[in-house]
Amino acid sequence: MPVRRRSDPLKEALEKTLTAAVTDVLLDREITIPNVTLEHTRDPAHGDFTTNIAMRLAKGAGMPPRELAAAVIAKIPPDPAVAKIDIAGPGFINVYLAAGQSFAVIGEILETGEAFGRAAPKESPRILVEFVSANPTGPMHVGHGRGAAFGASLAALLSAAGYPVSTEYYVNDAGRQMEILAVSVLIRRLQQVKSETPKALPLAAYQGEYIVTIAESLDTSYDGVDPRRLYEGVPADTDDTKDAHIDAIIENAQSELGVLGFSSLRRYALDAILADIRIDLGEFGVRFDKWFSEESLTDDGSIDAAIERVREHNLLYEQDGHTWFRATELGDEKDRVVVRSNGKKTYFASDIAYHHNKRERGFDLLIDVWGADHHGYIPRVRAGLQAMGYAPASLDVPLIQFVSLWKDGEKIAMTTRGGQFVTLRELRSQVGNDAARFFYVMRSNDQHLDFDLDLAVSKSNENPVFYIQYAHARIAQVFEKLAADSLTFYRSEGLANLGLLTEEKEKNLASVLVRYPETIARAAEARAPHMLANYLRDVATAFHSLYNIDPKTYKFIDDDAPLRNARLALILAAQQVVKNGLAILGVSAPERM
RNA sequence: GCGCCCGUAGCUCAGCUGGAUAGAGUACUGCCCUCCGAAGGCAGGGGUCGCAGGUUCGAAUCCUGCCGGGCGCGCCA
Repeated sequence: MPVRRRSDPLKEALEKTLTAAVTDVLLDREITIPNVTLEHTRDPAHGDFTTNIAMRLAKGAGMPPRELAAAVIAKIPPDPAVAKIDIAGPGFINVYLAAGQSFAVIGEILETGEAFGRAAPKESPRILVEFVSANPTGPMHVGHGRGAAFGASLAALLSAAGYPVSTEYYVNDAGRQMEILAVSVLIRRLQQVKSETPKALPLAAYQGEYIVTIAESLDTSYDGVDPRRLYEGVPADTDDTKDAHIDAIIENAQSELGVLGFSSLRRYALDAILADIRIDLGEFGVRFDKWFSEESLTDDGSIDAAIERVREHNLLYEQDGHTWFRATELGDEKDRVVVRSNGKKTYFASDIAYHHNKRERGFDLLIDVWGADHHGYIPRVRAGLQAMGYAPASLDVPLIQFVSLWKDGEKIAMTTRGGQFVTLRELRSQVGNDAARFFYVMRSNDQHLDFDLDLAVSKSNENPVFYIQYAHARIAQVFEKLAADSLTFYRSEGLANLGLLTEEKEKNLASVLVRYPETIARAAEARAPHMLANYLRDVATAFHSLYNIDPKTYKFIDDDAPLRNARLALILAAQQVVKNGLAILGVSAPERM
């Protein structure tokens, strides 16, 4: 069991000291004094830690910020770990640590290893991240890929931040789309075995090649269907009547195959597509704790139970034969139908039941990762949760904006029309899993993503995945060279001599590494894996820059053993951080490239 | 019409929830291999942070109103 990272004891001690000093200065003022929190500076010229407390309290204290800061600093007892504390700019209090102190993080990284950056486990909130949840009517495409990469990275990030987290894929295996899928497969099958079958597929049917493949794998039990019976009394297939057209075919298919026969065909097609999705996502490094069937909600009475629960809260009414949910009472723009006059429940009814079910399973915070085109759906689902007595804040919905693929400086047209779209599988085979995972999350989720295929496969610093992985590999190569020179790295000697690290670029690298735990925490809170991606680039930059100091004056494998081990400790720590961060993003950390 | 997201360097984007001189990559210009990998590094030029008001010690960040772009507004799933 790896040692868990303890919080930074030096920083905490300094915060306590500062809080005491501020309290001391402002004792007679009638203002509440918050606990002082220190931040790592962005610019090393501003020292190691900084706080804006003097500016925030200046007004209440009736003192100019710089004067207040000076009074606070005067109250701080000397500390051997602190070189100096001064006032800068409009009133920042900057803390400069004593030489060597900023390298203390190296020992911690090497001791905790893979656990470095991981927060102590929290009990709550228990989080369920639901993502992808693409309709099982065809293969995953590049848009789904972004949701998959984002959701998987977010779940890993939340877990690293200490939260108990589960992942789930909601399988929309109920409703008319499954019936359309079934007849699409049936028609393809009949085309394969019966020449009199019409060659044109219904407009509303699924058109992709994968349907043909599934049809080919079908056993012969559906081959007895007479194509003429299938199309008997069916309205013409035009843009206006395509829905009626396919509905009539579905009805005919059901009477030809019987309820059970049709149902097993439907099941077969669904399973084939789901299996494909699982394999695809599995290869992409995306795994789910649970695949939740929408249909199961109908089967086990969950939908009726959820509707009853809403009814008990007096939020249902009947009108025009439909049963409506009073969503407007809870902030939605219009009321929503949950049960149609024909007795069928809407998709929304399933969703209310599903989210109720999630809460019943003990999850306190539900994170649904959705495509941005579904944003209008958020208020009603949230209203649904409220209607069942849950806080609206228990649902958090990060929206994933669209992806455009670029090649040779041009945007690749993507359309689902006619089943022609770029699949996730094609993308992965072109650029590899690592580049795909990284590129998908390197931009903020609410930013449209331009995915540059040429860049993703290029092996240069233009390519951020490559650049980061290369830093990891380069460090591995240093240690291979060390072994080739018949030398050994002695960690304890390295850690004992961190004071020998005097290069500006060494200090710079350490100051980036020390920010890793807070980067994890912040990125998790902001639901923003891209913050981690950007951070890792910073680590790589700091390392590559150090690496490129003129070897005449600077080498990792120095002849002087204490110095050599100190430097090796530093870069080994950097390698560990890169590895830990990449693992969260689902990207490999190769030893050589 | 209403709602959500976006608008920052020529291009693609960060900007840590209100802080210090707005940063990366790319492109452009010029440098650095007798070397642990130059698949890298260093330096330079390049900005009315869409526009106009407001809030305050302080605004790219918060509020209001405009202007652009994307998406969505079913008894579909």
